[in-house]
Amino acid sequence: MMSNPLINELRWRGMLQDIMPGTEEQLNKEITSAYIGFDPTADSLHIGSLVPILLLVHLQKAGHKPYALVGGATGMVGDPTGKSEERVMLSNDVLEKNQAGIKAQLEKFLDFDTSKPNAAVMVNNYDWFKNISFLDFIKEAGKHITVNYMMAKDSVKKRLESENGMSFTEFTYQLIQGYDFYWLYKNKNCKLQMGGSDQWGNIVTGSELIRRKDGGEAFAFTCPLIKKADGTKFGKSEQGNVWLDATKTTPYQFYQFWLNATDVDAESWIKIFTFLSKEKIESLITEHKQNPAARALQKTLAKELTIFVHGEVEFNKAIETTDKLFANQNVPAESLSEDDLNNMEGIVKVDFDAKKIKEGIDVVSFLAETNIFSSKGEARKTVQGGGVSLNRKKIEGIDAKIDPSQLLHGKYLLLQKGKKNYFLVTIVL
RNA sequence: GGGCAGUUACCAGAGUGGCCAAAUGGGGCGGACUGUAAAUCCGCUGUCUUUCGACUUCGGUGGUUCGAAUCCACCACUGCCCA
Repeated sequence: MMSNPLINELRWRGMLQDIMPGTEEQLNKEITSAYIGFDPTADSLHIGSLVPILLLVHLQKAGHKPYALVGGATGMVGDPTGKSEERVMLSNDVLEKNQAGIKAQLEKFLDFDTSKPNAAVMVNNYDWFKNISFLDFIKEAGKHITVNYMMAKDSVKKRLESENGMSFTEFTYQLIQGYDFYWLYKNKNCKLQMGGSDQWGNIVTGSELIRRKDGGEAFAFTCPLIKKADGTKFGKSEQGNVWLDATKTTPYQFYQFWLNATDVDAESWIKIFTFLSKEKIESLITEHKQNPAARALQKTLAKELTIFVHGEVEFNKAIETTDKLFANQNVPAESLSEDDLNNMEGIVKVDFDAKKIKEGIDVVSFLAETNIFSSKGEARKTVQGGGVSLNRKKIEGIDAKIDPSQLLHGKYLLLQKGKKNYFLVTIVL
């Protein structure tokens, strides 16, 4: 078998799961157009979508032409893959808004400069599906794929066995996605589809459709799904999804997410999520093993990604905040200057009424009223469990009071919920 | 259209008249240890309340009962089988 530099690159990075025979030959033969679909389930991509983005970036770097497909049509249907029940349908308005948001983000990562032969292109499958009638579709696409074939797919099989069943709409999904591939093949000369390994079934249906309908040859490869070593879901932090949008997940929070990777995860993630060379990564791994406490892997991973997604300026701010909060943890909070506190970017900031502080307020009410905790009960329980610190000193009991003497520089309070979640409360008149 | 099964907290899943705010597991959150790891151990996990306790919850609505997640009726939804 012929080997191809792009595929070799992805292989050592652990980004290759399945690959169709002939894919490498195709990539060697010519500048190849390839696509990945993105689901418009939210108005921002989250770090789960980073892997497909990176596949496209690697592809473009290797000289091939990336197509990012936003699933305006498929988003209406809902992919049954990996889900035990049907997903809630999104309204058209929401879909439209989400598509716009995703498009804006993708533009940051790929080169859309049309003067280049391998400029990235964005397409929306709604554009070709909106004018296809149901009858046309079953004639054009449905004719060529048997139900037996579709039912043999794992995603379908699982759902047929589950007690929730599966609607016809969802059953159709693989055919719709398959038709995307066919359409892109026919109209954009797109011969390769990539995706997460859970998409393999859908992807194969597409290349099968191309073969049966047109006698054409189309290729595919997939990337393993990112999992954490402990098997829990990747991409969640304490506050939920980790988004690429800085207004949803601040660069500081984003940086922290990667910095908190476990050793095992950091080792595999740094290969997948950064563009560092094999030699560089291997030396980092060695370095990390010699002195794990320095967390060279996590720091590099977090740095590379924060710069990739948010840029160098935001990365520096994130580092700055991180240093203030974590570098000298035993130093009293009082040693932080007003500038330090005021310029802390990315942590959660809350305003609070000065009058209530003057009067003296009990911690529990304070924590609930600042929305640091969603209820007094929760605040109380966490304080009782020793989980809340004020100005780096653990709050000893629920009868503690907040009063003006505790204010830093007369107007700030630094709260910690747990060890890592900081809140800066600013007192306002 | 017919028959059967089901609907319990974030999820899975026990509970079939009072001892039920509801077992257990997972997840989540917090603590100890540590390196802002891992593993382990501990605590919390309906709302309000310092405690006592109060209040709202087991698909929905009504009913039986001193008392219902548990019994009855109707409705809704879901799955399976038959047509």
